[in-house]
Amino acid sequence: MRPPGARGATLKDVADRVGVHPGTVSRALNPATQGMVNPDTVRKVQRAAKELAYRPNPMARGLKTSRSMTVGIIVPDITNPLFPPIVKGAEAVLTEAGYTCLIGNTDNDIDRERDVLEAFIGRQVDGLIVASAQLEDEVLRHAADGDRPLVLVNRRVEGARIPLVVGDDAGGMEMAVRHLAELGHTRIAHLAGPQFLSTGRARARAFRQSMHEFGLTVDPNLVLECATYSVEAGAAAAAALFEATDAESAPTAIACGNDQIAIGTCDVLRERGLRCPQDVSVVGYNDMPYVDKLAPPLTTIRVPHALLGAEAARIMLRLLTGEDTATSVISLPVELVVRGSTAPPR
Amino acid sequence: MRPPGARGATLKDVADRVGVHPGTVSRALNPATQGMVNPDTVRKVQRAAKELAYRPNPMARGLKTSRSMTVGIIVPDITNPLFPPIVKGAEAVLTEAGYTCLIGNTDNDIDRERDVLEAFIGRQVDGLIVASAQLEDEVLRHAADGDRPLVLVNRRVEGARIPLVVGDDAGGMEMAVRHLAELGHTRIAHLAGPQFLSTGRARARAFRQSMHEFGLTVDPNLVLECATYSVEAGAAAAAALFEATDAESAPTAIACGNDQIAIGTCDVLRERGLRCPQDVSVVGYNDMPYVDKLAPPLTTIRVPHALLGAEAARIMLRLLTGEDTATSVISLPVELVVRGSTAPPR
DNA sequence: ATGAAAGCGCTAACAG
DNA sequence: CTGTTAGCGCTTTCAT
Repeated sequence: MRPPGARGATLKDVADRVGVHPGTVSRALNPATQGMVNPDTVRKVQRAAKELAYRPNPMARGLKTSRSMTVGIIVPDITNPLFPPIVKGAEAVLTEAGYTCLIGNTDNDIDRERDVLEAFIGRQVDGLIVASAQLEDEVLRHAADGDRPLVLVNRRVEGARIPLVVGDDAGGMEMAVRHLAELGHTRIAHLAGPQFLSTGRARARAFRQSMHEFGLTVDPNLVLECATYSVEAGAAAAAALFEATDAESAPTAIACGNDQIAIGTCDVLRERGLRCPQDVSVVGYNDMPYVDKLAPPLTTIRVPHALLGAEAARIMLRLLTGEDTATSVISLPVELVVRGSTAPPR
Repeated sequence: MRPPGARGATLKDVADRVGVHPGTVSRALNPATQGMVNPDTVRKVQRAAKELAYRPNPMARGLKTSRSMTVGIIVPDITNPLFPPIVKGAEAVLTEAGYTCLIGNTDNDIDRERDVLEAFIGRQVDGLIVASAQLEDEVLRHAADGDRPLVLVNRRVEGARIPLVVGDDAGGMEMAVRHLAELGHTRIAHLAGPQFLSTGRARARAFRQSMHEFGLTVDPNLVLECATYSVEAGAAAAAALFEATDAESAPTAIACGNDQIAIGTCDVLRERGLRCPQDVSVVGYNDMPYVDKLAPPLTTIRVPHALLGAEAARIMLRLLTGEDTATSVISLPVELVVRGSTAPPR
């Protein structure tokens, strides 16, 4: 009789049943070494393994091989609709390859990021996929020096050579500005995301650049940074924007750093008796779920988040198998989705 | 010089540095056994451990103790806004207690549920928190017989004694119906969630019961089941509802099985030229993020999802430490949030 | 082609 | 209070 804590059959159990040595069973069951054992034995071993519902103990294996077959995925906040698709995309390809994923939240706090990172490293994860990077991220810069593969997704770190998968922020913002310019807007505002995040910075830069490109001038009073990527911060910035402008100088269109900021902006518009899109057009960024159900449905830039996650995972896999030595940087195309929140100026 | 795969200092490294036996170091570092070692030695060991940045190898420890200090969390779809708060709530509690979480998606597919479950059990998780349960869930009924703690969250399984944390579905639906009844509605429809899920079933049952309670009759033509908890299925059911009724028998209010169904319903209303809430009131369920931004803002039942996750994790912890032997069933109170999608009938 | 044996890093039972 | 020892389940080198 097994002790109560018994977790299942071991290699030895299988060996006993077939009447061979545990080492042989190990070889027979491992596809890589299966060639060095008698096909007959292999079959018998496989049958016995199935009968006993043998499952290799990953801890024993990991202890021996010093690989855990786990990958840590670190996100700022799984509750932000942006990140679940990234996680899901990454998890799908990693699971397929036999890896299990650990998920950690940092709440955008760099101290918690370090804690999660250390916990995962303590857990012996084989690699790390990080979506919570800040532009100045010593924690990650340091982690990148370790011997453990690190892949960034969605956000980048300044001055570190780390493999990376992002959406094309510059291209996306250019589409947004072009769309507004083509509608005939000239006084276009930008409510930027936090400038300590690469997405916030890249989109803000792209905004200015695109404005020039389309022959429009950037009014400094019409470019504000939001403290966070939230509805509240977006509303606060939008309110400040209208406080600082009069009827003459007020924008007729606003390109927002992300969808939450756009939602906050629409709230403020409503409060102030301005109609969207008739009085002010608004463009979001990300195409979060259900922003097509808002009133008006939000025009936004669609980022293929699940793909981002999947690509990051593929890079991770290549890093893990040593196939890939170069530091890949992948920028995935984004897409303008025109809905009801944008229209020509009056 | 360390081999390239070196993951850090071992117990032996620390022991060598202090000049004691590895066993002593183990005792000195483990709070539970720390009492049996000379305080002086403890201090020296701790210092050495810190200097060498010693981190216990969880695989070695797990191999020995046959506990992995991991808990698997299984959700239908992390991409559904309902589940991230549950995961986050559970993770916070579990992480605090030194556990690490594995997250798995089932896509509401019972075969994938089994796969994930097996993968997690293969991973030697110490316990499982499952949010993807179906009413007839052989996989889980079977898993519950194992020696590994299992806690259900949000959804239950029929006829299995498994610890459980759910929102008060009966109470929530009663609030919804009462709200509509008090507004003066009498022809109230219910677009139910899938009846193979406990939430769908419980809310449908509560709908009928509450209707009787408030002296209203349930028109069988006004109760339809949605194939899934999605916008599309909700829209399909809503369309069917209006196809099957005429101006006389059409509902003036609809209690929906969840928010997605409510969103689909509102879409159909709009298509048919019916205004919400003037012509038809709509109540959702769950209070997903941003449903307060819809037009009209959705009246709904708020379920404390993060709390659900946290409670489930607390039960898990008690099960894991053996403190708790009873099969707890916790039903958490929900709350009616009245917004713009409900009004008196005309 | 297979058996034997060592050892991954840790804990725990037993000695001293 | 501390050292010794055995062994968790597996992989892998070395014999045979």
